[in-house]
Amino acid sequence: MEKLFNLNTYDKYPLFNGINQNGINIIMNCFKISEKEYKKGSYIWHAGDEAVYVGIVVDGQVNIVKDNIFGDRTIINVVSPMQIFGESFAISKKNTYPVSIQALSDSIIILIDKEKLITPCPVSCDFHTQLIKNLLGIIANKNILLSKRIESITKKTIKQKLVFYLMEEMKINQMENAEIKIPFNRKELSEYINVNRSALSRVLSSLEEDNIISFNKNKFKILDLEKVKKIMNG
Amino acid sequence: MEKLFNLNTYDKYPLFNGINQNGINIIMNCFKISEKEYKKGSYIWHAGDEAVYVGIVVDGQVNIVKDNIFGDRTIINVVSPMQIFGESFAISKKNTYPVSIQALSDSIIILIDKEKLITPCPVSCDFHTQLIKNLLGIIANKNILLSKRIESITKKTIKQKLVFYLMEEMKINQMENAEIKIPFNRKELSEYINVNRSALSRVLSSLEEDNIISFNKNKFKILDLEKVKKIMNG
DNA sequence: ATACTATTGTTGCATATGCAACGAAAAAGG
DNA sequence: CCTTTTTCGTTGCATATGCAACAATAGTAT
Repeated sequence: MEKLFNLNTYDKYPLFNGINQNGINIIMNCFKISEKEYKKGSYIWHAGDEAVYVGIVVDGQVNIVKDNIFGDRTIINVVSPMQIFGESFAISKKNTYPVSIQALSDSIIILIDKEKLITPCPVSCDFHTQLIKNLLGIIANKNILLSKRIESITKKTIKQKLVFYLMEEMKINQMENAEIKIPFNRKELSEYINVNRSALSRVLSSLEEDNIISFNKNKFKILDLEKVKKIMNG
Repeated sequence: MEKLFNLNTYDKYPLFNGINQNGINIIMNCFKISEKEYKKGSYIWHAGDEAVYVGIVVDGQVNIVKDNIFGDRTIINVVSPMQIFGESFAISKKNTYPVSIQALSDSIIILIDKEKLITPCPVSCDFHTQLIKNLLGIIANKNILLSKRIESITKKTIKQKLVFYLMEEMKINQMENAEIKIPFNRKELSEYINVNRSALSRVLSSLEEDNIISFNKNKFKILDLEKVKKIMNG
């Protein structure tokens, strides 16, 4: 089978950003990078396993899942191609994974030994420095995203949660007064800000009625910035 | 004035963990580490400033604060001695800080240039590797803490939030059936799980009444693990 | 001991929102 | 085009919880 992760594709991976072909070659050897195939439903690792790998999705999708004692499961996250998973657990002092990783579809995965990843090779190599910078960047970024979500969720009312979320999205898109295109449908948005979907719909309609926002599908517009700010700040 | 950050104290700082005296000497020179004094109320940096520094509190305390357009402010966090702040923003791709840092009391602060921090010196130095490992560990750990808080907050009822939190604390203390000592008083706990304090009290009393938990001040005991697990999982 | 302050528990009330059931609209599939 | 499925908005109802005000208790200072 032809490798999916190769010199043509590697540079689109956040973890390998800014590393030249020479570097990636050395890394692939040094890390003994090899793709593994996981059939849909099979596990990359189980909660409780010793945390020694950081995973990268090359093809397919995996679920980060948490099973409880009754056999119920909560899906914490879905990881798509080019993204890494398990990095926080592998790098922190924890020595076991608290969550399981399961292939959502037939998937191709790279597992990298965490020690190799965070310890530069004996031969001083600039690309490994870059690799670690990338890793730091990825984790720091997740950190910021998590903080933002907490900030949204901890607002008191649905109105406040929603409006805060929209303002943050607006900042990202950099354009005041323009259309805000969000990456969620209603159900996903309601889950992100942790409210009931129909209650969210109710609030959306109310804000539309009052000419504070307008929306269509996943495109939103802020009509009255002053009122929005007022809502956001209590 | 005698330096507070010196060879006698540095090794208690998470960021410098596992680095020997030789290493710390080189670092202090290389980074040109110098302590700066900030009077109570003064700002270490303002939101919107270019994010180039990671800060370390040597003495005193600083607030991570977010000011809004009406002049109201939200205190996001308090940073105590030996802890670092601003690392996520400095390291991610963001180029400005989204929050301000203000001295809560007269404080002594070290500011480290982020580029120096994450780029190993030309002379291959093991201690710098360790430094970066420490940084990774700190950020990864914050990540896990944030994730846990989200998991608690996103539970539906106060009972579930609380019970999930207690179970996590129990895991940390490693001791089943033993006393769980939490680092919060009631008000702080209610803020952590994002519920009203008196509503939390109500729920606590109810759980005590049903002989599911017992508690005294910040010490909790789980009396009926089965019921607790049942509550936690819906 | 006394007084003062901070922390915690209690309770009545109002309400935002979860929930379920339904219909409309849009998207997807054939 | 028609059918089926998914997404989204609407509404009545029940209730968990926010809020405020107060009481009780513990902790601290004088």
